[in-house]
Amino acid sequence: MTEKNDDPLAFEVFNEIGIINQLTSAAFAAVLPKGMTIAQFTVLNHFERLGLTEKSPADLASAFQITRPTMTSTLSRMEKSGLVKIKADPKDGRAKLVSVTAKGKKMRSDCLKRLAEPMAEAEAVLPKKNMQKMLPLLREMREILDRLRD
Amino acid sequence: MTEKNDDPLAFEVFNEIGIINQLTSAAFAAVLPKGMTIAQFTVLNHFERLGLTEKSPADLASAFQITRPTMTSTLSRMEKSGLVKIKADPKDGRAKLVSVTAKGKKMRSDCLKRLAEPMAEAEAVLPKKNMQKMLPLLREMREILDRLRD
DNA sequence: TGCATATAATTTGATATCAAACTATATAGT
DNA sequence: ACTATATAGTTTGATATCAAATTATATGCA
Repeated sequence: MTEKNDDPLAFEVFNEIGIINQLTSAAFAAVLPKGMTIAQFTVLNHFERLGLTEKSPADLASAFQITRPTMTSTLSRMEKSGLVKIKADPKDGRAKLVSVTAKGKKMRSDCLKRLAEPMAEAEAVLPKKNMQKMLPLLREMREILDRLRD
Repeated sequence: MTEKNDDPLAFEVFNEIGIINQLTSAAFAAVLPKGMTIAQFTVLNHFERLGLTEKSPADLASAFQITRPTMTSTLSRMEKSGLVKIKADPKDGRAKLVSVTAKGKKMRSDCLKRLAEPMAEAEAVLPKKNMQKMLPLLREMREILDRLRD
């Protein structure tokens, strides 16, 4: 190894996580339909996974730990391409309500199909034992960091 | 839990990794000096950690697993703000050589000082045992994914 | 009622990132 | 030597992301 090893343990962990995130994001983004992005897929998937019908942009931003301006911008593009519908919240004059259109639902399932291949490839090469050991550790870590934000 | 759990194991793992990456990146970015970014700090840190003097943009891009256009753009900003020097490679007419200036070295150590606080906070709340278990698993995973790219 | 504060969404301006296309130089094969 | 291919760097145009500032609506408190 060429690297010095005097870094805090957490730094090394964050560093590995950053690189893995970059590699996987790039691989997944590459198979999405032209114009689609991971951020947009994530929104569509969120609705389906949780069986949601309507949600405010602020709630979505908070669910993904991104800022509201970021969500505004992503939702604008999704609305423009017909993946979601956005209406005013009748109960709160400041708020809006987002819902997924039929086109959005179809897009989500298209994406899932395309993601299956790189996902299977990853599953094939990554030792299952490692994944099983890692998942609970990552979950706990994520929950702790999450609470740190409040 | 409100989520369905029929996702592939690897998908869950990548999802957790993505969220952790977002949370930690945001926290670290927040303490950097005005105008500095994690990407730029990473470049400065790379030179110091490995004791490098000169390196080509392509090598740097490959070290961080980012594309060459991305590195071009980051290095341009760093050159403009005086953190690095960029010269033509005398041995290869296509290539360039990047080196860190005195200002860049000072910036790197400033950043390290500022990063110490959130890092210590993270170390304090994250169970050390978990980190120790996770690090080798993450390293192995990263290496496997890395090889998949070639 | 009215003002102060909080929250929702947006706008602006910045960086990081990518893919695709382009220019220039190097290398290899005939 | 020539041509084909590969590699280094850049440019262009797009999305995601953030912080800071702005606008509009809610809520709380006096």
